Amino acid sequence: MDMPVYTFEGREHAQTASCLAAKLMKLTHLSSRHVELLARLETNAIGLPRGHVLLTEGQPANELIILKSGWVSSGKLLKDGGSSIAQIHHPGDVVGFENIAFSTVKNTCVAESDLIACKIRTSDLNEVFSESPRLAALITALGAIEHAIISDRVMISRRNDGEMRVALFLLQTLSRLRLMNDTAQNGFMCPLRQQQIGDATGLTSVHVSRMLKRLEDSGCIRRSRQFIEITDEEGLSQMIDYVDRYQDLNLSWLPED
Amino acid sequence: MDMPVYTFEGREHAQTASCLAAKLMKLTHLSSRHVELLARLETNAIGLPRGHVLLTEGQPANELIILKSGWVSSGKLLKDGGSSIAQIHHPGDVVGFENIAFSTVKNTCVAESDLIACKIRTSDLNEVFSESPRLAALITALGAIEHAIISDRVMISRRNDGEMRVALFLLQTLSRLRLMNDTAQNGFMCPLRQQQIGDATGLTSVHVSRMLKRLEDSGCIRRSRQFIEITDEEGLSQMIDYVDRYQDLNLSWLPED
DNA sequence: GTCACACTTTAACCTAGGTTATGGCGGAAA
DNA sequence: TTTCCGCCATAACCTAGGTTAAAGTGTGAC
Repeated sequence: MDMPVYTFEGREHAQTASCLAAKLMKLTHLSSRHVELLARLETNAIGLPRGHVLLTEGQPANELIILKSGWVSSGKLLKDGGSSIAQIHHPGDVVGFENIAFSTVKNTCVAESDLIACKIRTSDLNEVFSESPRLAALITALGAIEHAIISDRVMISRRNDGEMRVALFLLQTLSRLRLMNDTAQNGFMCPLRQQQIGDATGLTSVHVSRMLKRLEDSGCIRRSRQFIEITDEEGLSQMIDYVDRYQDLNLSWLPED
Repeated sequence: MDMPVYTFEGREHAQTASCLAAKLMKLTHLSSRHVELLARLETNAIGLPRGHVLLTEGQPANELIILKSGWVSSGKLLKDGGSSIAQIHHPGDVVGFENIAFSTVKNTCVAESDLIACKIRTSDLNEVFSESPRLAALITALGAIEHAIISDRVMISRRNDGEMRVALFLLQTLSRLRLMNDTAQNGFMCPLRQQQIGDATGLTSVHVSRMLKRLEDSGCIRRSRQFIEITDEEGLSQMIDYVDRYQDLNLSWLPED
């Protein structure tokens, strides 16, 4: 059977039956039984347009979304009309995973580009946990990676200035996209507006514009249309002491099954 | 066999054999087999003085620490000599849990008070995951709760001012302490200096001092020595739209075993 | 082509919070 | 009791980044 091929922003990539399995297999070895367990989760992929709201804060939390292509923001709408983004999701991510412990959705999740996704019910995870300690531990580890990434962001947003926050945003995005698309990339199509980058970094769109220009003038990045190329990754990384969390994994303790 | 009794800051509380089990049992039902599985993790409790470094960033990550009493900060030492705290741990927390996916420690963890803790090896978790899908899922859910809490903090640090950040810090701390100590409290002994509160909120100690005074002047809190009493929890909560994450849990999907 | 609209850039101005510094206070040690 | 030292309070000053607004730019519809 041929693998289906989806298109996103002009970039094509074949999908395995399970996009989540594909991601987890970048982290460690999985048996075909594992892959099959995960594949059961991903049926009924649907396409959704940019702007579509996948999860709304306060709604009953009984579903997760496995993102197959496109970008999703997860955050809050503020009373003043603005919004704040806690996290950006990329292909292979489980959108809404942070809700598994709760009865209502914690963050409103919005499609920031056209995308393809699969909805699953939280209770479907039950089966995965019951049947495979290895997958259970791996999913927990994935949560730990997310935790480390968000924790890096918390700390950079402190004593560091806007230029550094934007730099971290760019480097973290690059790391995450590389995980699933290992053709050596030094840039990416960014469907986000500067407003959204601001929501995700805690800056105004005006200041994001200033900072991107500064990074461009100093030769760290180059921009054309929506494509952002990181031209001095080394320099950017040193500026903020960046560590790619995906490059220092150790999952050797995971149980076999 | 009598339960051991530990003292912290003049407040005594009996511990079950496993402090982690005690915490998890606040969230959902556990069988005696579950409790026993967890209790195996917690042997050899040791006491450590304020200032002791439990985990150092960059070291090999092969151990976790179950905190039985006291407070621990988890964060980074900055080049300029300052530091930034990602998270404060309280009794029942698993310090260093975010490292389970990594080969080296991500955050330096420091005792912010005298404390009692148990060190365990990451690989000991292996057994828990293998033997109980329910505990595996529950530990994952615990990670999700932590994720939601840190994510709240990310977002409050954005468009919100210092007063609100300090308010969130106080309310989150109160919620966490209440979970393990359900005698109705409206305050707590805070072993942290204003410097540390600043490191944890992204403010300077000077500004923390200003904000605490402002909160006190407006009747939201009262202070005497290290004790902080939240006198207008309702008002504070409304100010920042605070939601106690521990009050909206739904773990009904957890597998039985 | 040209119109419209949504996004970005740039500039002028202002305020929250950082910086530095100095004085006060309270607990531990001698 | 006094001394010391770590912590807290308060004030004066300054800059990063927010706000507002107005002028570019690019793209898609007609």
